[in-house]
Amino acid sequence: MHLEKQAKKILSFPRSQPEEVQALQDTIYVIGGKWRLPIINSICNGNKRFRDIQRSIPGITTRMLSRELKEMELNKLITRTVYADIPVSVEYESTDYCKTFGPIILAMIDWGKKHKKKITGKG
Amino acid sequence: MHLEKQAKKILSFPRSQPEEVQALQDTIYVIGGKWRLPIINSICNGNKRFRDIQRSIPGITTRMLSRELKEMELNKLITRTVYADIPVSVEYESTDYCKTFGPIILAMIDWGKKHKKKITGKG
DNA sequence: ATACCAGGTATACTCTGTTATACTGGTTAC
DNA sequence: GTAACCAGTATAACAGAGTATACCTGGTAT
Repeated sequence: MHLEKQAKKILSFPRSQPEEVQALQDTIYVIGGKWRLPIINSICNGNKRFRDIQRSIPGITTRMLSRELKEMELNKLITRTVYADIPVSVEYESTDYCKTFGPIILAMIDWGKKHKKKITGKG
Repeated sequence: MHLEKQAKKILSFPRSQPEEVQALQDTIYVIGGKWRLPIINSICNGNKRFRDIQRSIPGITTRMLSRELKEMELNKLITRTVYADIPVSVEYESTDYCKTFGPIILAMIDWGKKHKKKITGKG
């Protein structure tokens, strides 16, 4: 299998079996939108509080964050815990499932860093 | 409480420096949308002709494909070559720049395959 | 008293990505 | 002559992601 892959490396990455296209489209669907991945990244990096998460993501509004968090909780990507402290505090935490996005996020951060000039210096 | 939180900073993937958030958001911006990545994947896998690319991506319309291809050509992600053959033929090819998306696409295909059940069997 | 923090909700609007459908112009096949 | 393939363009319309702005409850600080 791996040998086969190496051998067929005429192209820079693997052939597009319908199954792989489907997998790709599925993934795009679940991480769809502008905010999902930045939010996952933020929470996986230790931000637990609503305002902390918001502050860590430039440009996001409370409305969008609120909406995304709700849907992510429904989809078991995060947990939401309310602590009946003196002033009630709320904490969001990533589930193991959520952490499976790690490789994708890392690949994207890596790409973004490497291609900073091309983006900023566009005209 | 606060001390515990600080201590728990041994997390599953790296700390979210503002720089990394920015990189992530940049990447999301350039690959934004439903079709960009599937198209890149298709072309990088050897599809060159308009109809071949279209057939390889379930659900895409000629309009969307046409639009995306134009913008991708502008952004130097692909090249478009017209051959003055008997019936004129057009070939799209990926640039080296385009191929830098490989790791992201691969990570996403991988994720999609692994989480097929969760998506399809969702309720 | 008032101004600010946390954790949001409510309303309204915009924008554009996406869909649907039809059509063009040229070529080859039956 | 008509049907099908290539490589698209044209037009219209929609859905919902995203934005903007204001507001609410409750606590805390000065």
